[in-house]
Formats: sequence, C-alpha cells, structure tokens
Amino acid sequence: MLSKRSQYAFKALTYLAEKYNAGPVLISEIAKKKKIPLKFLENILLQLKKEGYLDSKKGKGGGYFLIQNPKKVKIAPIIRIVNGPISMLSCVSLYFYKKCKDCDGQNCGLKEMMTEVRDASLKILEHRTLQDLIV
Amino acid sequence: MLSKRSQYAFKALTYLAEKYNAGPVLISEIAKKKKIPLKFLENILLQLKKEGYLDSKKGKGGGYFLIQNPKKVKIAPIIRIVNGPISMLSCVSLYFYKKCKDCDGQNCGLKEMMTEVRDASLKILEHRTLQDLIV
DNA sequence: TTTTCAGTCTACTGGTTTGGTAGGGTGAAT
DNA sequence: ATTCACCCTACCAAACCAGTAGACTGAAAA
Repeated sequence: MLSKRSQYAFKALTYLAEKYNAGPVLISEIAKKKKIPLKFLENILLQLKKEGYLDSKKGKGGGYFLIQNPKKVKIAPIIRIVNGPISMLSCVSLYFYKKCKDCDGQNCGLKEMMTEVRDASLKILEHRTLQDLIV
Repeated sequence: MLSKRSQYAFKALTYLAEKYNAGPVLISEIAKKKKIPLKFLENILLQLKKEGYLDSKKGKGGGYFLIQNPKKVKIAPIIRIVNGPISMLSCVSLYFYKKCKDCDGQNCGLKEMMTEVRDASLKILEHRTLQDLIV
C-alpha cells in the first residue's frame, strides 16, 4: 500500500501539474486546497526538490513549481522515491534489489510469480505520467 | 512489499504442497528445512489453520497438512490473509475497501491508475495456485 | 495412567516505520 | 529592516514487524 506520505506527494504533484508554467505555488495553498498537514507537506516537497522534480523560490512571490512538463514525468520513479520498492519481493526489485538469503536454490516459484506481477505493474506505472493524474 | 511473515508462510505452504497427501508434517521439520524461526512459524501456521487452509494433528505422528489439493489453492487470498491488501490504495481495494476522505471529487486520476495496477496484479495472483510455487 | 509428543494460546519485547509537530534558520523582495 | 516563504533539525506517539517465552491441551504410546 502507498503510505499517506506518498498519497500526499501525488496530490501535491497533481496540483502543481495543473499549475504548470503558471509561476510558483505556495506550500500553504497546496496544503489548504488538498487538505494536507502543512509541515508534513513542507517535508515532502523538500524531498521532491532534492530528487530533482521540483524547484522553489523563497520570499514574496515564492513557492514551489514543477521543473519538467508533467507529460514527461513518469509515475514509477516517483513511487520509488516516496514509497520505496514497487516489487513485492526485494529479490525481484530492479532498483532495491537484495538477494534473499536462505532462498533454497536458484529457482523459486514465488520469485517467478512476483517477477510477473512486477512487470505487469511497471507496464502501467512506467508509461503513465503526472499529466494522466489530472482529470 | 511482502512481509517476512508472508514469505515464511509461502515457504511453509510450498513445502506442505510438496508433501500433499503424505500425512502430517512437523512444524519443526518445516522450520528446519525452510530456515524459519520455530515459534514464529507456529504462529503463522496456526493462522493459516484458522483461515481454513491447513489442518493439524496433535501428539505423536501429528503435524500440519494442507486441506485442499494445492492445485486448487489460489495465491491472492493467501496474500490478503497474511500480508493484507493487494491494491496500492484502500479506496481501490476489493477486500479492504475504505473510502479515502478528502479525496476531492468522485474522479481521481491516481485511483484510476491504481485500479488498473490492481487488475493487472490480480490477473496473475487470482489464477496461480500453490502448485505453481513448486519448481 | 503416566509420559511423551506436538500443536495451542497468551503475553511480552525491542526495533523500525509512519505520520506527524515544533521551532528556529536562511535568503529574497519591498 | 521587515516580512515573506522556503529550509533544516529535532523530536514524538502510535502502530507495526519480527521474534521469544512459557505455560496449556489433547492424542498416542509405554
């Protein structure tokens, strides 16, 4: 399941996508409109800035804004950043891979199945963008 | 991600699937062969028994065993029992549905996307069985 | 009928993650 | 110099996770 943090992140990003190229948006505006705790949101946006999705301006007329066109921003990497692995097993994860110790033998039925599930999910999440979140 | 508990559950179930119709299997045997902490495994198997997947016999010659043919036991419901929802959002979950409060409006881009992801995953997990975990 | 075997049950614990809150710091604009 | 608005560090309670301890029950065999 996506954490609350992740859901807030997507709400905020969707809001910023709607306001793309319309200048900086206040954290407080996003917080109010999307009903997200202000300080929590600050923290989330800061992370998204550090990861290269957002930029910000301080002082009067400041705020946050998307760096890239929302049509170009894929969903999957955002999930990885705010929520962690997309796979159901780390031994199957592309970006958070960890060998599962005590996994008897090289072939594991669960692993195969979870690889399929991962690919099915990625097929969707790697192709959809922030633009698709705007309704 | 599947919790350790879930992974242990699948290891144990796979082991029991291999020994289907071969009489009760000791918890201690499963624990040893699959390298699962004994008391933790006890707890997991007990839950699977209560949920109707396993039965057990006490005393000498006792142990756990699958009630149904592993070919008939689907993966998805097991995940729901030991790990929780399969969906990435509760407002999209079939078995753990919860309305997301403050989800502005009835249509939500994230929700649509996560419904697709859920369906893609279920297409796999609702059709595969314990039998498929045996390699 | 006592012992042994093996699953059942309750409770606890230490560590990590989640979902926040508090408050001061920094830097740009007026 | 003040105000505005993001930046940063630290802290906190509750929930969850992984596992442990130990006593109890019920079946089978000696």
